[in-house]
This record gives sequence, C-alpha cells and structure tokens, in this order.
Amino acid sequence: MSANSTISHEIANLLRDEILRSQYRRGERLPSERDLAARFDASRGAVREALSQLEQLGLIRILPGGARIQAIDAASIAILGPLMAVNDLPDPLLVDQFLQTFGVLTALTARTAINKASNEEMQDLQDMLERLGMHAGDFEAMQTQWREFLEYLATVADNLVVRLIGNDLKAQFVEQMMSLGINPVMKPATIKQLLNSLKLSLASKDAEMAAVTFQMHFDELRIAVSEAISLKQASYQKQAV
Amino acid sequence: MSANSTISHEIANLLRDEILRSQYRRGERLPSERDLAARFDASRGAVREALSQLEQLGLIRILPGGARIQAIDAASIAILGPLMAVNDLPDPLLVDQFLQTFGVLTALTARTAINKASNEEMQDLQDMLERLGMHAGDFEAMQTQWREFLEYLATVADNLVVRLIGNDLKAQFVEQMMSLGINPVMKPATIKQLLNSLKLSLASKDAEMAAVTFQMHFDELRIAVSEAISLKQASYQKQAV
DNA sequence: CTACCAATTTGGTCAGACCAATTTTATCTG
DNA sequence: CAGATAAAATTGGTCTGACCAAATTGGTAG
Repeated sequence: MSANSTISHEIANLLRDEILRSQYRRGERLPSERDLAARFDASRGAVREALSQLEQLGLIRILPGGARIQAIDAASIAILGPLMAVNDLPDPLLVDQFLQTFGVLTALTARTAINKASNEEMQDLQDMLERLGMHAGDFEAMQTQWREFLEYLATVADNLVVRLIGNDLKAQFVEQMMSLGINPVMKPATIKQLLNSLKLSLASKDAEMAAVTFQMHFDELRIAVSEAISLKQASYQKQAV
Repeated sequence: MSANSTISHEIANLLRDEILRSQYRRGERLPSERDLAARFDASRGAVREALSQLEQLGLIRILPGGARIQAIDAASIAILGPLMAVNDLPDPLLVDQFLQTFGVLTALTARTAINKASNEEMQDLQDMLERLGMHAGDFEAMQTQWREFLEYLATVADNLVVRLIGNDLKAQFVEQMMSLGINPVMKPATIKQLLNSLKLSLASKDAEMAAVTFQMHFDELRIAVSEAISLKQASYQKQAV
C-alpha cells in the first residue's frame, strides 16, 4: 500500500502491525518515546511523528505518563487494510464482513444513483452495461470496466459519506486480494444473470430492483471469495508440508 | 469532540478546519512548515506533528517540495465529524447522507445479529425492547436505552467492519447534533409502531423484517432531522434580524 | 498495610543545525 | 524573445540536546 519512505512512516507501520498482531494488550503502555527512538535507532522527533499517526488511527492514546494501547474496535477503519495484511492470509471472517458491508453500501449507492440520475447519466450507465456484456469472456477487461461502472454509479449517487468509506476500504481491500492472488471465480451464467438484471433495473428505472440485484451479487461474491481463500489456504499448507 | 490540549493538536484542528472550509484549493501548496511555525508561534516539530495527523486524515500529502491539499473525497471518513462542524449548522445534505448510510449499516447489523443470536441473546434483546416500550414517555431514558439496544445488537452481530465505521461516525455525528440542540421529533405513534415491528421480528426471528423495519425507521428519522435542522435554521435567521 | 512524599520517568515543546530533493531564479544560448 | 541550463533559495526529513509540567514509581513514615 503506502510505500511511504520516511523513517517516521516506517516506524508507524512497524508499530501498527505489532499492535494489530496483538503483541500489546489493551491498556498496556507502549515503550517510551525515548526507548522506541533507541530501538529504531531514530530521533525522538521521528518517533513522535509516528506515534502521532497511530493516535490518529485510533490505535493508541498518547498522554503524559505514556502512550497506551486502545481497544481495536475503537480504532479507525483505516486499519482494516493493514489488519487484513498482517497475516499471510487474510482472516476469512473479516473478508466476509467486509464484503457484506461493501454490499449494502453498493446497494445503497445503486439505489440513490438510479433515483437521481438524469436521462443522460442513465443512458451512460446503460451503455456501460452494454459494453460490459460484450466483454463477457475477457476477465481483465471486464474487471476494469466493472470498476468504472461502479465508479460512475458512485459519482451519480454523490453520497460523500459512502464515498469516503469506500475510499478507506476499497483500495486497501482490492489491492490486498489482488496481491495475494485471490481470484474469486464466478460462473459465467451468474454474471450474465447479474448483468441482465441490472439492465432491466436501469431500463425500468427500478432502484429497488438494482439494490436487490447488487445485494445478491455480493452474497455470491462472498461465497466465491470464501472458496478462493480456502483454496489458497490449502495450497499454502501443501507447501508447508 | 477531541478536546486535545496539545499545541500540535490545536494546529492540526485549525488547519483541518481551514482546509474543510475550502480555504485552500485542491493541489495547492500549504505554507511551509517554517512559515506555519512562525504563524502559530510554535516550533517546527509541533507543526510537523500536526501535518502528520492531517496526512493520516487524507487531507494533505506531504512530500519534499511542499505539502499539498488532496481532494476531499480522497480523505478518511474521520473528517466527516469536523466537516459537519465547520459551519454553524451542519449541511443538511450531508446529514441526510449520513443517516442514509447509517440506516443501511444498522439494518445490516440487525439482520446479522438476529441470524446469529443465541437463545439467550435473543431473550436479552426482547427484554430490552420490552423495557423500551415502558419508557415511551421519557425521552431521555428512551434515548439511552435505545442506544444500549443498538449497542447490544452490534455486539451480537460482531461485524468489525461495521463496528469501526460506526465508531468513526456515530460519536461525531450524535455529539454534533446534540451540541447544536437539534432534536428530531418523531410521532409517538411512529415510535410505537417501530417497537412493535421490532418485537414481532425478534419473536419470529425474522431478520429480514427487522432490517426493513430499521430501514423504514431511519427513513423517517431523516425526515424528522431534516425538519429539525430547517427549524433551527429559521430561528438562527430570526436572531440575525 | 496504608498513606504520603520525593525521585524518576514520560510526554510536550523548543531551538538550532545539517542533508537531500525540489522549486525557483538567474543566466546563458540559439 | 523563447527555451534550455545552471545556480541559488526553499522545503521536507532527521538529528541532538535541552527544559518544563504532569504522571508514575519507589521509598518511607505512620
């Protein structure tokens, strides 16, 4: 992800992963800034900048007397990406929860977008869907166009809240899945059905139907991803033996 | 919100609000750390810590040559709270989007919770609902119990992703509404209906029904809040005259 | 064992310095 | 005059060393 090259970022990332790996207990005191500086062979200033970032992430609370670890469920969602990345394989449960959440948000986006789309935007969306159907075979091309479709949907819906949540999650998650080589496989028939259902929703300006369609799509995606992870896990264990 | 008393936090908050108030254009360069230090009569170290926080918020990007403003929709959701607070009154559109988003997430939480609740947890939930019905008159008491109910629902659902999003949003938003004295008024009949519908959902373990109920509740809440804000706005304008 | 006080530790902040990379400015050239 | 080029100024990244106030720790007296 963020290949930030400064020392303070490196320290922040290291400490962040250590915290996420539960190497510190909640409420426990982090080593002092001076100790951390010594450990990382850096200046106190650099350490302080790192801690400042971790505090913004909600992982620690800095106060006179020492920085203390916070409960993970009090953190910012910005830690979800790193949290999925701390282990070789992402926690399947976490991934599932992510997709579930992403599903309802996408459904909301679709609902909103269709409700407020202008005729022109509606036409654009339909055109994009049409093009998507044509590339049914090419996985790469479809992936890209699919993302563009979702992006355009988000633009039309113009819900900043959902948008920001998406920013914090999407990139981190997708990248993580990609880099691990986890490719969920969905039946061509299922995809075709999804596209048809969406086309129908757009043609009839049926926001609810589009929402339900996305919901179903994500439910199936969850299954596919779950299977893909299991598969990957099996191959890892094979390697280990 | 965070009444953090350190200078670096103060600087961060000030700069954050200035950015959110669009006093800088996207891509524009922030004053140099040395200039900012002079302006705030602080040391460069303090300024750097502040900028480090803003970078974590996704508001700026720091790189050799200067810190630059980022597009707002590339920021973290942690800015939503401050974004609602920069003006005297929160942007009604933003509030509406927030409630919409919060609605689908709550619906998801309810669905998940009911699906995976143990018999004991189910009983607890029903008990809580029962108690809620008894306090139908007392707004304060109900508010508190209602929040406890939602909190317990979230605990049962145990979806970390939704949980984290909630953390970033709920406190900020609710506090903001409270501090502005915005009290959405909902008809007692509506509330009664909501409670009954929820009771029914729980009794029959109908997750979908509960989800729909919450969805409807939030739709009505959106209307109520919208009206409350309009009202507040009118009274402000009165004062101004 | 408890309550209280002193010594130590810890975070918060500042000042001044150096480096590498970028940006700006001045200069030269066609 | 325009464009390429080199020099100068600016900027972020980092370090050292210092001081203060608040919190923690340890010892001591009751």
